Amino acid sequence: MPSTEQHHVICTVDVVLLTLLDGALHVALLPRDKAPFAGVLALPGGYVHAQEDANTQASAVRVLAAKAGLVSPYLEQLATFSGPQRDPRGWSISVAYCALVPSSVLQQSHGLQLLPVQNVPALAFDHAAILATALERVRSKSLYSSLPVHLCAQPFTLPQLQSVYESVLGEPLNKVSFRRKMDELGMLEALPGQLQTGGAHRPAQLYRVRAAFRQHLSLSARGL
Amino acid sequence: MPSTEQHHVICTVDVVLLTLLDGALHVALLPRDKAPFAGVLALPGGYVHAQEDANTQASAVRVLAAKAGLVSPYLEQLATFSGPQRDPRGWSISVAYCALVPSSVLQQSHGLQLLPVQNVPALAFDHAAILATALERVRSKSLYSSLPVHLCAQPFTLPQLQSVYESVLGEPLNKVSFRRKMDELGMLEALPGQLQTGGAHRPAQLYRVRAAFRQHLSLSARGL
DNA sequence: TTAGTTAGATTAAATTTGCAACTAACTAAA
DNA sequence: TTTAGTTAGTTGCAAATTTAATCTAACTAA
Repeated sequence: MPSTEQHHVICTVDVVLLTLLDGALHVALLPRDKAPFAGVLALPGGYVHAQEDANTQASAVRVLAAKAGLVSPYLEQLATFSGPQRDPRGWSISVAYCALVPSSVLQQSHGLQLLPVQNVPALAFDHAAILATALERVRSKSLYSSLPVHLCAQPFTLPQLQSVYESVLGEPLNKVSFRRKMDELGMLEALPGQLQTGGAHRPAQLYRVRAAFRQHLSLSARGL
Repeated sequence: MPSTEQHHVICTVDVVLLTLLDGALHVALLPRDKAPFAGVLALPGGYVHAQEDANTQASAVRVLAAKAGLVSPYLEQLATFSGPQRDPRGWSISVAYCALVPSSVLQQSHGLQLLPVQNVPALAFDHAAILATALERVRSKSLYSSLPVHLCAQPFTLPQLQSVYESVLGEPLNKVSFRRKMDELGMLEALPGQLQTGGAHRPAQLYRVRAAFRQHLSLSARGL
């Protein structure tokens, strides 16, 4: 138990930055600019800076700003990955975070590559496993929570939001049930008089997420 | 981004070891034997040993064996806590794990103190926050998964298992619904001819968890 | 033998869900 | 100006699911 057995542990954060593009989940990746894995695609990530970061969440916020040029409204801790093999530089820990953003906040100016999650090439480190964990978590949470609203640019219509849920879950949802559930979640606020016009059909009511629900999720007791 | 900003980060694991005693959740705590927080109750925890541990899960297994003298059949990563303040020795990371065991596997020989989670005194470090996170997670998962079976010594009867669920959730459950859900989870196996006798009433069928469900959880689509 | 107790199954009522059909409100083309 | 086409949003009802109440089974203790 003496602290002499501690030895050096490399501490990093990695962020799985997800967005919806053309009805499919995409993950933001960056080619690494130096060894190890120079040139290989990786999740945006970096060292924990003990001097400046208040915690690893702050590290993730800093990394997102520096490498993706954005502040994600939704950023959730995912899980921690560790071991002697995942980083060739030595025994390492990576605290992984998951960020969901509407595609509108992603400027492509940072060299980010947005790839559909179905078709991602080999990644650096154990980032393929981190991505798989994030996708499982996002899909699982989408079954019974308001999580997918964070993929939707506000304001949005209910048909738009339903389409986002359907893209994440990969299956069609019942319109009446979906509207009932969104109502029960009590998370949305109709914008009086604001309708989405332009289509060759009846205009749709526009909604936004109530302030109280911007940070934390709303859960449904019975799913969907 | 140079690695010179990494500096030293203290890497530890802490385990929230929970069991059910007299129908109430109890957490296993140990008085710390040295500074910081010498004499103060804390979760069983310790440094990550980069030389010997395959990952932080292995660190948690090692810590549980050394400090509680047990191997927990169920051990799940909870979340990672970090920052400059939580440990007075410096900027630290603790990967927290949650272990659920039937009270039968806890020998009191290791100086462990089992305290009801409702009535826990001040703890060392940020262990109160870690415990709160564990309780929230356990209760939340118990709403729609088989998690509480790990608190039940095998074999057990359905009324015993229902009572465990009710203790964790803090509310009574419908008998028919509970049995239907347990059936749907497909996780239990009746032991042919083995009944729990002795009470002044009809004997109850004994069950055990199927081998395939010992490690991972079984989830119910609609809760309970 | 009888009363008391809990296990487990059966039945029926209440609630929730999903489908289909309906009306509403727009655009575009005739 | 009218008509056809399209999607938004609601309504009604049937099907499925969940909960409550009741009933039978099987034991112990008096």
